[in-house]
Amino acid sequence: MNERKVRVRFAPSPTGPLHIGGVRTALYNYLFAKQHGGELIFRIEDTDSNRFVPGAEEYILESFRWLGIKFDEGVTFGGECGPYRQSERRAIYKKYVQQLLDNGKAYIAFDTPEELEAKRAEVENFQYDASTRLSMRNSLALSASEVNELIESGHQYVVRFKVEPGEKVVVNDLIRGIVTIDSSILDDKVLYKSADELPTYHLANIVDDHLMNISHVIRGEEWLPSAPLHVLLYRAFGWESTMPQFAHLSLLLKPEGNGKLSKRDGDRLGFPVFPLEWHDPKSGAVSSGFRESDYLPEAVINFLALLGWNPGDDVEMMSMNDLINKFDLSKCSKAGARFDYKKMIWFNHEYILQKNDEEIAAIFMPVVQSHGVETSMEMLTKIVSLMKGRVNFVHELWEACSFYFVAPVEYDEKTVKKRWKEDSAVKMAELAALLESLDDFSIENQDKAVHEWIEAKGYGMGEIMNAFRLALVGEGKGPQMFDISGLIGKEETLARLRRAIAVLG
RNA sequence: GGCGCUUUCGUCUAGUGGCUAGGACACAUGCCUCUCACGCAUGGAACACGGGUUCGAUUCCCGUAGGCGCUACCA
Repeated sequence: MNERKVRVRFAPSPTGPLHIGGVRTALYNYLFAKQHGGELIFRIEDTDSNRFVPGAEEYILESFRWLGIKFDEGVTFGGECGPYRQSERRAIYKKYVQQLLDNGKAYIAFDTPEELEAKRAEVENFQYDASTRLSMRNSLALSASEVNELIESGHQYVVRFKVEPGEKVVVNDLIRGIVTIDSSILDDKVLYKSADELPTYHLANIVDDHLMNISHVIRGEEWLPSAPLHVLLYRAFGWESTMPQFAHLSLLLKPEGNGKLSKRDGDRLGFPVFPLEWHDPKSGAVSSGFRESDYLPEAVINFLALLGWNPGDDVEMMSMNDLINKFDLSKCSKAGARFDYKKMIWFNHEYILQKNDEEIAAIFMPVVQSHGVETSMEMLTKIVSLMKGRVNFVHELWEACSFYFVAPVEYDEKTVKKRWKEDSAVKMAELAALLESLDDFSIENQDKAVHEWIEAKGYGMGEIMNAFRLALVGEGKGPQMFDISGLIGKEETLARLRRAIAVLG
């Protein structure tokens, strides 16, 4: 059993954008597969034709491409166990449903959704199970000829799993240990619908995981209550000896308040809950994505990996390879984790710091261009090296350093009041004359010359530099002064100095 | 309601039958300094509660409470 080749799957429904919790589930599957030299399969669970959303599948695939989670097999990746889209596997499910029917493990039921609804309204806590099934319209309660008649006259039906009551069903979960439930609380789940000739999740899931040789099912905690049902299904098919091992992950919770993380939390608190921006084809509504919000994929991965799992040491910055090496299902936490978006922002900051200046400059270049500024990569890289530590997102770099490209039009009132004294104009004129006289405008030389001048004149360092800063930047921010003047050059520096003298007097 | 899962600083978490209960984010203060940041340093901050078991429980057991999930011809 332990010798089994690791094969895991991520199997979303194409019903909309991929939720960030789903991303984490996929990530854990990926880490687990890679660590064990196994395979990750991408399956599409589109058995509910009503909920199908065009574009969702492509969106999901694009999300993983951006995040660097790679699949070995599945929809668009190929493989031996295809097709990997459940809507294309009708014939397969049909065959296995028939097997269950033939073995008496399942039965046909004709109760319409309306009838069931009426029943639920009538009987409190009605459940379709061993205690009620004989009073319903199904192949257990009706005669064989009645059943045939109904089918032949075109009545739609479903196939239900016949759950035997009074049995203790045990699930050995890799994260939670032994979980036991009494089969009496399970209802006779619908496995198959004649209307669209498609199975429901439960049947398709078991058949596919079996046929695709899945060794471990790593999924969200919302599936834990139906895990015993799945065990029973494996048993009914006679597949218990190759049944995958289960691991149910805790859920992602709202940053504050009660409940699990939702799209609304993101809107309210200002962070995305989807990997990529999503344009809803029906409503036209746009939901923000991590990619478009300027998060680095490495930061998203690192943050998500640590939300519900911890290697047990104090190291927090981990690359995908580090994660693959360290990941351990048994160290996954059992309780839900609140989505701490402030920490994710910190991760983004750290990854900006970690990446080299050229990489950040390349990401920043389009932002600069969008402001109508043309500059060289060389110049931008220098600026980035001075400024990148100050921001959490690359786009914030523009706000932090636009003065390198655009001369101040106005001078910040408060800064003027504080930094521009009566004699500032005179001193700045002296400074301008000094700088103009320099043949060598290098940062080092300016620094040397200006310091000597300040000392010789007995001026204060602060009064000169702050006024100088106001002239070049327009407000009181930015790196060391000569890192500004040196980069914008002599001509521009003098022009800004003279304009400030003229305007501020 | 029923069933299941779960509970360490505000948040993510480490950890142990005896520890000053560790780290990170956030927060506060200080340092650095030509400004604003970054950075660095320091600080406050937790074992849900009640019973057991034990010489001793945050750790093991039981219960209570809170939280989360499921309870569809959705996944």
